[in-house]
Amino acid sequence: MSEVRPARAHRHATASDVARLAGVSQSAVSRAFTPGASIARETRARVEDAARALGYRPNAIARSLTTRRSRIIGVAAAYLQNHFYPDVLEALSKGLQARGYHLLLFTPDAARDADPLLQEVLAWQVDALILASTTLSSALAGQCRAAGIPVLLFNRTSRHADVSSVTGENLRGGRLIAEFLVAGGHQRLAFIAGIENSSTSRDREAGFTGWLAEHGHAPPLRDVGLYDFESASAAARRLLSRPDRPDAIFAANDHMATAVAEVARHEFGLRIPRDLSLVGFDDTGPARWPSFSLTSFAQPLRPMVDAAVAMVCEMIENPAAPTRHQVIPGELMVRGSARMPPEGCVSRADALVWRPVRDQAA
Amino acid sequence: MSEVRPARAHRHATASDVARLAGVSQSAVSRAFTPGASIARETRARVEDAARALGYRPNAIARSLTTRRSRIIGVAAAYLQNHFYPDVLEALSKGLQARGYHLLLFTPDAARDADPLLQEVLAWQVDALILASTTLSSALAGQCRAAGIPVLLFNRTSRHADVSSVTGENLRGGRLIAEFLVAGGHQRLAFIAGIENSSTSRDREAGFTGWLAEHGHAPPLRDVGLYDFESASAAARRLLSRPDRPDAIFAANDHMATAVAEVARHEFGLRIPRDLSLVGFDDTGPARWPSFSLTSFAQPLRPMVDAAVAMVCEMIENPAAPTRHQVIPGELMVRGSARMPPEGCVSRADALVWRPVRDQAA
DNA sequence: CCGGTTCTTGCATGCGCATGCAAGCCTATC
DNA sequence: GATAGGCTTGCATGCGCATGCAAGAACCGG
Repeated sequence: MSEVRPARAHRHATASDVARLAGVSQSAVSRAFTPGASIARETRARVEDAARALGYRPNAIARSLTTRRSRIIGVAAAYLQNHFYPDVLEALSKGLQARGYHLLLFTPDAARDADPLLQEVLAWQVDALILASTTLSSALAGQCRAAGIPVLLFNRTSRHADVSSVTGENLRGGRLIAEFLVAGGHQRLAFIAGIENSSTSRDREAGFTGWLAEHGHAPPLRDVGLYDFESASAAARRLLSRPDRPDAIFAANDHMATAVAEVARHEFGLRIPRDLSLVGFDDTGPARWPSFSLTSFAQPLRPMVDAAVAMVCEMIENPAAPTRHQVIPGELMVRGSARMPPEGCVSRADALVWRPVRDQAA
Repeated sequence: MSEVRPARAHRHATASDVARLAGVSQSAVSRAFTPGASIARETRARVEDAARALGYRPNAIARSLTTRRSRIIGVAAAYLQNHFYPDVLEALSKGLQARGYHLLLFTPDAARDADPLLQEVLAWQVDALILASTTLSSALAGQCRAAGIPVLLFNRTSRHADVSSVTGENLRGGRLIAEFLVAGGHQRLAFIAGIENSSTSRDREAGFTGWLAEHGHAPPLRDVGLYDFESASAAARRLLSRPDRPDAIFAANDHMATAVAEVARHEFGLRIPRDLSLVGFDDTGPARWPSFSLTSFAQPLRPMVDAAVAMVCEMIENPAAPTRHQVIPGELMVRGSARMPPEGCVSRADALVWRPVRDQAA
């Protein structure tokens, strides 16, 4: 009477199984599945037949162990409520999938420290790490460097360590928005920051306030929205309740800008842009819908992601390469949420963009 | 003269390195990092010191090779433009991270077949597969079953193979919306479908038209929005251009419903709900914002994700368990986008829900 | 027909870790 | 003080695959 074995231990066929069936060595099987390996056409065919018969598929884990390349890239993405990041994630995933990489996703808590999570990811011998919405502690950056793991910051930079990055034109965008709003005749500007220690928010603010200061304008009002819808709504409420209510708000991203629009319209009965001009940053998602029609400095998704994919692949090829900070140029997309300056609007493709008059020649 | 080695091959410390430094065997190191293993307190401390000194971290790939458990779960998610899915992804990720699993993300092209991608994921010996917005070909379902890999469909069911699933109350939701709209006195109903062969859209439509038919009402108009913003906009344009323009539209999800709202308001100058009632499905994202204030049948994210996490873990523990189809109850969240019936609204927590009058007693 | 190439192939080994097994040690018990 | 039992530990092995090496096969030109 034969013992009953649970069917669950249905072991996957291995290269040796295939080799036995095909009457070749295990090495031959390995070579049959390694592009560019030296193997006779006929042998490969025999192996492929046997593999098909057994439903064999090379075990990626075992392969990674010997090749020391996992073809896995760790990706951290938080703030998925902000439409920008799902779009980034999808584009990144597709771009890297096309190059044979897979993404190990992890979602750090905005509040908590991302380090422990990142540690786990490092245990996976990832070929690289992309941080799409988290800053890297300098400790971790050091570990990655020591371990030779390329790290790319997406839409962030780090002042702690010199880590490569891809960003939009945060500084220039901030400056341009200041100039745009002033040119539109606004008197009382306000800025709603994202998370204080994020380089993105800092740079956008620095550009904004920097331009204003350089041109003799009063510093803008300021509140903090933490990149979060509810917090940004609260910030908007505070700003709009002031006796010296601002006539223009620049929110550090579109996600917060839509929150401001909702509060301004539905809680304060303001009309946009008649009573309040609103400018965002990212040019993505609902902000483009007619209901919001948000004027926003674009971070062009495709070029940014393409650059990120290229950089990551390059860093994997050549880990010794120096760090690079790539800045992807964007433009101020003019829509209906902010009063338009008398001049400077240029139509471009199917959109309207704004440039300072002095640059029109270009 | 010693040969110069490129520093890049900075090999990670291995368990043997740690063992040597700590003066123990490699097994001891392994046990020190295996919870529950038999190891003396003092030995563990020595190992931990040595590990710290060398920056050692167990290699997850090697570990998976021997344990035959990768603690990786493959997740397919497409349609990330639909706010529901990023939210799902984030919640799933957090829930599974908390249980020690990591997500290998892949984003099938909506258009193309997901099979080749899924094949790659299988090569990773994933412990399970969650399909959040893709249907599984029956071929692949068979392969997974043969390989003993649990599969869970999230917000989908499959008619081909019996694969476990977690869904909302698509059928009941569709019925309830029909009843709600009829109770609200609407005369010409319309339905905008998602992707035709998605169970989600089919079930919602079946509930909707089923209730109407059972109660002697004319079948609704119908168009297809493919779960896509642009396509849904086009569908809305076609429906709203008809001489017998519908006075109520049920869009198969909120993402499409917002598209309808945009078109109705900004292209047709209609007011919602005075000229047109609009109902969606999901109760998520921008649909909740005041600008849309969408009446929508809720798919409660948290319970759905919790159920999915629990089911996946259970399936991993016990692969022989029978397939289950878990349906998470939801409610019709009443907001401002649809004319309200004279009775049936019940306030519940901080929201308004609708139930047929006959159920009020419950 | 032979030496030399170019291709293929199998052998052996190792990637880094987990684990069954048996040996060693320590404590408790009588 | 002897024995049984429980804890720890190291040894040896294997997970599934890739790859350097050398042997063998096929082929070429002279």
